[in-house]
Amino acid sequence: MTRPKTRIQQRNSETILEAALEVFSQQGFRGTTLDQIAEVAGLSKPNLLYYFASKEAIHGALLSGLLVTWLDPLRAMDPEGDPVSEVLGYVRRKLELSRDFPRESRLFANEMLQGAPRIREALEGELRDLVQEKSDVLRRWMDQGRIAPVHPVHLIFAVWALTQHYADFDVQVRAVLGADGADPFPEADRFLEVLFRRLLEPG
Amino acid sequence: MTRPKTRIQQRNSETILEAALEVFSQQGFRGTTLDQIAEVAGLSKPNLLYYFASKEAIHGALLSGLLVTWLDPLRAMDPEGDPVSEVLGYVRRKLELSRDFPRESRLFANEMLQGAPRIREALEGELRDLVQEKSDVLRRWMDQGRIAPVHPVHLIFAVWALTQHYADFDVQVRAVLGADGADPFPEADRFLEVLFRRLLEPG
DNA sequence: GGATGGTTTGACCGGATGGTCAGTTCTGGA
DNA sequence: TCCAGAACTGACCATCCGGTCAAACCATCC
Repeated sequence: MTRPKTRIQQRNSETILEAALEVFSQQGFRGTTLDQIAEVAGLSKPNLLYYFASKEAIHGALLSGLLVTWLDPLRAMDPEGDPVSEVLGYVRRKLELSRDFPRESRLFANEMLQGAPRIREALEGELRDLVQEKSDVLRRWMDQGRIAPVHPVHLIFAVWALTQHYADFDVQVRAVLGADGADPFPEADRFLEVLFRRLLEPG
Repeated sequence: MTRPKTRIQQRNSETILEAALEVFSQQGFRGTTLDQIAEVAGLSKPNLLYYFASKEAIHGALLSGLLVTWLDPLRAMDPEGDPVSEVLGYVRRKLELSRDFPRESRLFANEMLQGAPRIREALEGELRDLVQEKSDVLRRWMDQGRIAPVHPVHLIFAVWALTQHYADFDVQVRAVLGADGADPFPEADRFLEVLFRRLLEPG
């Protein structure tokens, strides 16, 4: 966990993490081999282990910090802002994460499918707390009649599910849309805005 | 792919598939070992391979047929029925699948995360065709003003995303809801009904 | 140029893994 | 009861895997 000192360490650590993200996000922890990572990184296996103590350490380095990045858009939802705009902004930012960091999303999904053995604590602590805090904000907005009433926690689940789907199930999305619609994200953005507007706009 | 003949074959094949589903759905294909499956099944590893030619064959047996089961609720959406009820019925049936067959959902999710190497053809054929057919139905309903206009394919994606989330991200859902809310599904059911009603009910 | 310390690697190890096989045990029908 | 075929198993094999290590390489500063 010590910071990289030299330029070479900096560069190679990044190369390794980049390669590891590629493989872990597709094959999961157990399905990934150090040889695969080494090949993608263009480094030898012993060299990988010169920079990271173990396979577990590489995986851990990727996971730690991911949750923070992942929750930033939710954290940015402003209790003082306009309710509908705030939620729509959250949805848009989350969708941008799916578009720009699909591998990170899949890494996270893999961890979930395995029962989150390595981040369960964070889920029950950090994540739970933030969701509670923000769902209180949502509830207040509902009580004030500024957005339509709905279960606030499940509303947040809906944002997660709808946005992450475009990263995690990318193959399926593209297979269904066919070759014609190259990039699903612009349309997804429009669709999600309509969905959450109709769900939340009062009256 | 031959049908089991004797009672013992029937029973043991089922035991193996049941055990394999348990492990594959959590660890993915590469992350799963025959020894793990054998232990869960209570059978010896060579005995597994007496019933299935290979690890690949077990996995294949699970996947084939899964897509069919998975699409049944969509197939059942009746073009002659009441539009809103039909979509809501689809959502409810899909959510029931997530509740009753979460491991199948996770097996499918694992395959998606890996880029669907084993079912890509089915996605681009069978699945794509069905979605096209049903989105035509949805479009017709929208043209007739019987449901509010929205991109029909992304509407179907939304159903998938919102329902599968409760199976695939079960750990997260339960971690956030905490020990108090034992079963998330009743509330999820209510939430999704509200969501799709507001999204689709015209005027 | 030589010394120093960071960087890289081929060779190797012990254990896991998918799969095989010869042989044993069990089962059901005549 | 006996037997043919089904069901099962211990022992084994080749390969893969995470990780180690001694030695080699290389960049930098004196």
